[in-house]
Amino acid sequence: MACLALKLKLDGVPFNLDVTLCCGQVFRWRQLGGWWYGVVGEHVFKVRQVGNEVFYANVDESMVKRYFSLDHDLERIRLRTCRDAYVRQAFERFWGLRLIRQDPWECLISYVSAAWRNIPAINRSLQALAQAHGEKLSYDGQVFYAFPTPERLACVTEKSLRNCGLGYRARYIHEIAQQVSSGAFTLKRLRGMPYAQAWDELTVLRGVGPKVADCVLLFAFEKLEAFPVDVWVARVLKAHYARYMPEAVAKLAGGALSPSAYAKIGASARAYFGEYAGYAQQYLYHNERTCMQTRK
DNA sequence: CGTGGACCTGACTG
DNA sequence: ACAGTCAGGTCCA
Repeated sequence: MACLALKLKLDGVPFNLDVTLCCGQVFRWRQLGGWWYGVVGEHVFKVRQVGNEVFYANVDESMVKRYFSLDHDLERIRLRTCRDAYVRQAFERFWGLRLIRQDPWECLISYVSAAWRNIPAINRSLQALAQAHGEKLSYDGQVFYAFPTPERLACVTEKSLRNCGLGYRARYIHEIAQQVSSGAFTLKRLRGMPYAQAWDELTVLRGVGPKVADCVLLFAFEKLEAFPVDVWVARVLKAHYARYMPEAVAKLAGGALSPSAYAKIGASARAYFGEYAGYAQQYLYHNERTCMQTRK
């Protein structure tokens, strides 16, 4: 049953739970009665932050620290990454945003399902997918669903995936589930690979292009140099970074990015923002999205 | 290598 | 209301 909440004192470690969970890197957390509830693997837990203290329940402290990457030296990351006023302003505005260490399988399927859709639609279909095929879990009088395993998604019909609102991505997800559950593709293997090699491996999967691969490497495999370029980030680069990486940004002029143009932008972003380029990406992404929302 | 369609579907817009 | 547009891109010819 619901156990008592425990307390973690941040003790000067910068962290902003709300921003970390709202910034769009992770999809299935929800807010209920002042707590954030999430399912990680087969495990439901809740967490909330009050000032310099993080309260958590149904999970141990090491898991909280690991999941929210409290071991990342955010101060160092800021110093190495903030090379101009624009990104510096984003870091100030959302200071404490941390990249979450997500489950690779859930992360992979989430971002395959995210291609060419808006966020509310993504949330909806991931919820539907979990509800239809994930293990039912109860906690605090609420019902949650674990993310469906590769084995399960490999067995169900493609049509039942389509019924979750996944559209044409259902086919990719089904196919990937089969490859992973059969052992033809091993996610774990990517852990020890350098970024570029892991990127090559991931993009072999159908439905996984340059951008999805970067998301998975950044959000689940801790390749902090991964720099996913989606429409929002492309907009930021075009508007604010043309003078820092002119050749790469010129490639953004047209519509869709070719693979080589994408690679060029990624390389330029890494050259400019450095080894933690992925952190810059996430702060800039969130900054751009919230700017657009408040402007309306 | 680079380019241009097509693509499921739901949310948002006017 | 309701048709048009747009979405955390990718695949394929």
